[in-house]
Amino acid sequence: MKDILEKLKSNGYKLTQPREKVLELLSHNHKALSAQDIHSFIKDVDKASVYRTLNLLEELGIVNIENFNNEKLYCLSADPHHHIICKKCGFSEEVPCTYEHYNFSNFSNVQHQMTLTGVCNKCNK
Amino acid sequence: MKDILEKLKSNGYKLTQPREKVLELLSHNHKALSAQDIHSFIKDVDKASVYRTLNLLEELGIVNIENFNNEKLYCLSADPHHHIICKKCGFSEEVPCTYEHYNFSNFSNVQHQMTLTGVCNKCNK
DNA sequence: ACACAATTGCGAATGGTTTGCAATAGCAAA
DNA sequence: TTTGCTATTGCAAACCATTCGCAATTGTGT
Repeated sequence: MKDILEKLKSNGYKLTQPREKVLELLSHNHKALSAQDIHSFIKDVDKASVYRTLNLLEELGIVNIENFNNEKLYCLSADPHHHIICKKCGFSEEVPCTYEHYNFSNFSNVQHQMTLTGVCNKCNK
Repeated sequence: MKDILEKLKSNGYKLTQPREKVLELLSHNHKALSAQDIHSFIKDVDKASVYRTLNLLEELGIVNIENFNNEKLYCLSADPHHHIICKKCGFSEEVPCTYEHYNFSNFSNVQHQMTLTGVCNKCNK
């Protein structure tokens, strides 16, 4: 957390309340959240600011994005992992990243992003 | 192609011109296309119909979706594969799916979807 | 405490996707 | 082949997430 704030500062960005609140929320939350989720948790931060903050955090590599149903979900980028989300109830769980590097002869700077969905045991009954 | 049309029919759906045109385009095209790409290729099919068709094809498992920059890209689901897309010029290439099954103890019916991006050699100069 | 630039909040604009509905087209049965 | 029923289409309007422009505010270094 402190190191993240430092990272912002060292890149010339200010430590503002909206940024701290978004980071605070993400660090206390174990599942990936959409911009709207985040805004609904901290309503005193304007949604435009939430979006701007998330875009900035992504550029700096502080958050990772996962796509679920064409919705961007954000989470702090700690250990590389993915989330598996239950299609019925939305329950989610972290899954370690088992991605293995393929030999991308024609590409460099390869980044990947994965969406995993399923039906959780609870919903399966 | 014929088998796809059969699949539509056997599920009680009609073989309409919009559906045939969308399938025709997808089968002649080697990269994943967005709904808008598709509509721009076949302008005589209304965009609402393109979206409806794609949603139906997805439900039936006839097309796969890949997310790129929060844009849904569609391609026929043949051999499982992903696309890697150059962030600078949009060039794309197929990559075989090397996804390995993880033991999802709490989930069933797991599906995955991956987005790969990079910079192609051409753009790297 | 001051001053300047970065950042915010607000509201309006944007752009992709969906929806409601009347007109049309596909399909099965006669 | 013609008829009739229903699914499907095209169109326009609605929706909803995200972005933008700009004046007001906040953070930071001096």
